[in-house]
Amino acid sequence: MSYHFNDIEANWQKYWAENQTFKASNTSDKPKYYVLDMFPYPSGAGLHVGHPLGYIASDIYARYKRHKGFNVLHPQGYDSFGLPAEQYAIQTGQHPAITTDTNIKTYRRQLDQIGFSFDWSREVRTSSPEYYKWTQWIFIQLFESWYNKDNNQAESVDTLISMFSSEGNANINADCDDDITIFSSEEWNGYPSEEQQDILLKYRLTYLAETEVNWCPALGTVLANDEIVNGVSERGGHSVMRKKMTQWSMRISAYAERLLQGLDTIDWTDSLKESQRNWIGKSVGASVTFDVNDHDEIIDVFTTRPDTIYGVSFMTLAPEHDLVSKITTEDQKAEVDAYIQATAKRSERDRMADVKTISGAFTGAYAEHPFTKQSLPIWIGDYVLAGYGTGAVMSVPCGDQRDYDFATHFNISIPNIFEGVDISEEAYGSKDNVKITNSDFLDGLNCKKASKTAIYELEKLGQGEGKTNYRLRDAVFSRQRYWGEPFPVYYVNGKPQMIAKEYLPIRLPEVEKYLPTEEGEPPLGRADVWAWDTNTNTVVSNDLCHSEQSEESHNGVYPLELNTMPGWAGSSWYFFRYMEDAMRDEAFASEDALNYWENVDLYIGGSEHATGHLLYSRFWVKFMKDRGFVNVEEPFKKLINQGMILGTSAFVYRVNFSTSIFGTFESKSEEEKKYRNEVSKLIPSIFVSKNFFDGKSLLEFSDFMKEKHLKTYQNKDILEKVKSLKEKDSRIISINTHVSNVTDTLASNINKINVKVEYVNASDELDIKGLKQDKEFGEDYASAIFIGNNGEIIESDNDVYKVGREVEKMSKSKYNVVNPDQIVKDYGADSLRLYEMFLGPLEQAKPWNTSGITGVHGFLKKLWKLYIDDNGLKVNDAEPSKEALKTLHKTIKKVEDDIENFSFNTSVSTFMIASNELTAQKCTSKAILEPFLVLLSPYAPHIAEELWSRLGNDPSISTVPFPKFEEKYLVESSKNYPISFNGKMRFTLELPLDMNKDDIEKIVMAHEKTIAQLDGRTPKKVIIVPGKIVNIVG
RNA sequence: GCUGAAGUGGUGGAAUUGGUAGACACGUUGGACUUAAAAUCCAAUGUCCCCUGGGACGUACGGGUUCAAGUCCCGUCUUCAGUACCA
Repeated sequence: MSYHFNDIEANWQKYWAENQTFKASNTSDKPKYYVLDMFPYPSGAGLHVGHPLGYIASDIYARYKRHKGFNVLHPQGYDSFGLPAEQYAIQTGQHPAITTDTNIKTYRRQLDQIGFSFDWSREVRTSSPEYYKWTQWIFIQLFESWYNKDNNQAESVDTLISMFSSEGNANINADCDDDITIFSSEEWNGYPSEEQQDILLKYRLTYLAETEVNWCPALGTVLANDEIVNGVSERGGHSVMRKKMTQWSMRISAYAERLLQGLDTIDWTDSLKESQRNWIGKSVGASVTFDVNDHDEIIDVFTTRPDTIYGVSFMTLAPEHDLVSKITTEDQKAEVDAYIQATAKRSERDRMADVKTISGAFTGAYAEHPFTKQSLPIWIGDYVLAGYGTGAVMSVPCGDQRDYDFATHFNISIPNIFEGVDISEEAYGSKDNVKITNSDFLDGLNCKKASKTAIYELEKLGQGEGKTNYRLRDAVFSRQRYWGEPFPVYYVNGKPQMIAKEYLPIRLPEVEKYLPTEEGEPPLGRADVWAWDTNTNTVVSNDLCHSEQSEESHNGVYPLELNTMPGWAGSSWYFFRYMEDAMRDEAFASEDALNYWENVDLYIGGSEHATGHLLYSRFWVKFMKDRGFVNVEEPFKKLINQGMILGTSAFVYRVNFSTSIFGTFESKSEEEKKYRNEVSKLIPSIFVSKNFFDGKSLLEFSDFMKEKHLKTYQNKDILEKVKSLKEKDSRIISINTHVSNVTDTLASNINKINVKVEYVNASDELDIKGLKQDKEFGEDYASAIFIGNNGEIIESDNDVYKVGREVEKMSKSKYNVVNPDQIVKDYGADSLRLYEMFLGPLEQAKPWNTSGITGVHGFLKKLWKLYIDDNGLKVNDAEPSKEALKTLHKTIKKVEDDIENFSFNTSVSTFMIASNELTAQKCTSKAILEPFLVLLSPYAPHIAEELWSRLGNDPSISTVPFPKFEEKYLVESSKNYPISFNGKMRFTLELPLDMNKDDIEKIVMAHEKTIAQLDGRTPKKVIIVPGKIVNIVG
């Protein structure tokens, strides 16, 4: 009887499903444990071997906890709203719901065949109306809340309204928009309803406001800060620009301090906490007010260095700052306008790529120094960001390098206020070991004291105060997309109104196309039935609603919101929905369920969500706690990031190196050849026709390369590496020092440019996509690629390329994806599970190498043979041997420790060692082999269940108690002592463990090998650590 | 630049408090079985040197502490990830 894993695995998966083995109960005497995976977005490509890594780890932990007597909740679901399904819908006209459904079926099939112990009865899908009803409900709650800074929590807007009408807003300490004016209760009560609504909007935790947003024209939507990576959209890599738009926002900034403090209470990795701390970006300093000369205006700035107030020699405003137009003088107007226009044209990416160029313009206006009353010129410069602080800075060139560079460039004075510090070369940014000078009342103080004193004096003048600033911005919550949660919002005279809870969910309407309308409205603008009838409280046809109708003739029918919610809306609270039946309609989860499960004990997922999902969920949970909807302050107690499984991509290097951007080398010294060779490796090539390249910017070119799945390295990698080479040898490349230079060089001097080509079909590594294998040079070589005048890819047999391998992120676009289906078919789910764990530490990124799976598969086959051979079951009731008991108990201890420490890779090798030992011992004892199956079952549940039942036990093994470790079986009577000389181990000696130091020394010193080692010398010292080591120093 | 993590054989990776570096696998080589292959089993496998048995060197590099350092301390380099005109 051999190991037929396919049949065994299918049988047990069927058994688990039919018997609902892993269904969690909300009532139990056992302690609870909640293990959660970050739920997947069901993409069309299905799972690759990287996806299940975290699921396998959490599954092992969940199964282990069941063996340990916990009531385990281990659910799974789908984050099923999102861009890819919508993009696919735009291209094919297929409804995203259908695509999503198909993809979910694929995911489910793939997940099921790996044997996870998920409780599928609690499955959630963020795109199902039963689910997003509650996402909408939470949105309404946010709208109905404001943040009270006095008691540091969110409260109902009703309390705000009653305070307004009884005492006005003068004493209210709220987190709200900056431009709130003070009003009395009489004034409030006298305001028309619409004005009251406008005021309340400035206090609500989700609010509609015109803000500067990241607009992505290619995607046709706005993006949140965390959806932008390196100045381009995270999805698709499209360019992003700043634009003012009226959008829904979430007042997450109100929670900045609590989000920061909360990090100390949770068990997450330091790096992840650090990312969140950076993202929140707390800085302590002061706000200072400067009067503008000859104007009524003031400039507010934020500074972390109030101690340097006497070092201020000018002011700088962001080009977008409101004041700029008001204070610019006639003479300077032309220059300032030109500068503003120039900066507005630059994309975020350009601005980021080029931080070294100093630019700015003088407004002609002056501000007054609060203490010296000196006139300070007011400049604008794009190194000051409109989005941070107040969009204005007090420039202290002696203390800040950016101010220093700006002052040097525009010839502004650089007063020095640091005692004994030389600032002729650069600014002195440090706060340490320096005293302030030339600063009147601050003279002689250190920076810390000077800061406090300066703030005190500013407060006396009424021109400043201590202030804490956060980098964390309010999160834009509107998306101009179809496939997301609709807002439960309609508009009366342009003022947003919430739809009452009992009419939720507001279902996503049907549209005939998933694109924006011709008028530029979001896709929901195409829906025919998308207006709110306040008489019937239903969604009705748009025909009944005419926005141009007067207030009297609207008939109670109003337009509905056209935006949808962003991807993170649904994922910010889904962990609560799992707490009971996901179809429940009376509440998002019952109070009992919330009280019982509390929050997630163990959360496993990728670190790419550090500043998105993981921050937003924490924000929503804190809000829900404030309003009494849940009773926990943090969603995830412990969090582990699984590392990425990397794929191996193949690419080609150019071998013969004829024409190059480096010009021709006349002499061919070995030295030069070496460098050329090195350079050619750095910049392996494909050839691009000059005609094709002409007129294209580097950016456009790189977009083209991306489209063709070719990777360019010009910008950063190549240039930096080339630069380092240049430093080694000046003959190399006097051409390439700046990006612009390369562009020029490429465009004018040559008709070939060198870039790296990669991506071939990794499923058949040697069948290089688009390339022919070169016969002469063997299979590791391939012919060249040309890119023709029209961007077509042409093969050539003139040049020869070496095929290389590089390990990188697994992705469909890189042709390096390994599908788990094939692995499961060939080796079985248990092999896949063991192998993914065996690859290395969970948190670490590691390359996938399919050939290694034979190792764990071989282990399972050997294990099978330990229990069953051609004659059937080998296991009997024989007394276990001492060695077998030792093997078992040392394995129990190691596996238990490993699981508790999430060190799954080392337990797999422990199983192998145990299995090898038991085989060598010819162990057939049930007393050993039966508990061994329980140890293995979290890792390889199918084979464990099968052998468990073949041993005559009732299924399922999944709730059998974990074997108890007993120290007594490991007690040894002797120790194989390593005998070292000067710390180097020379030989070993078996000695009884209870032997004392003196006896050990006598025996060791008398040993012939010791005498040989010492060669007549007398040792200076003999170190003996009983039970550990003997070291002879001589 | 800043923050975080990490550098160990041909490869993935082990090594509990400082105590026998390289567990467990992959790969490679040799052998057994076989007409042959697959599968399976056995042996060897850090590098170098005399090759019976040993010896020297070895955990990115340079120092230090210690009887003893992959592990602790100081400095340097490299890689990966995140982040960045954040005032």
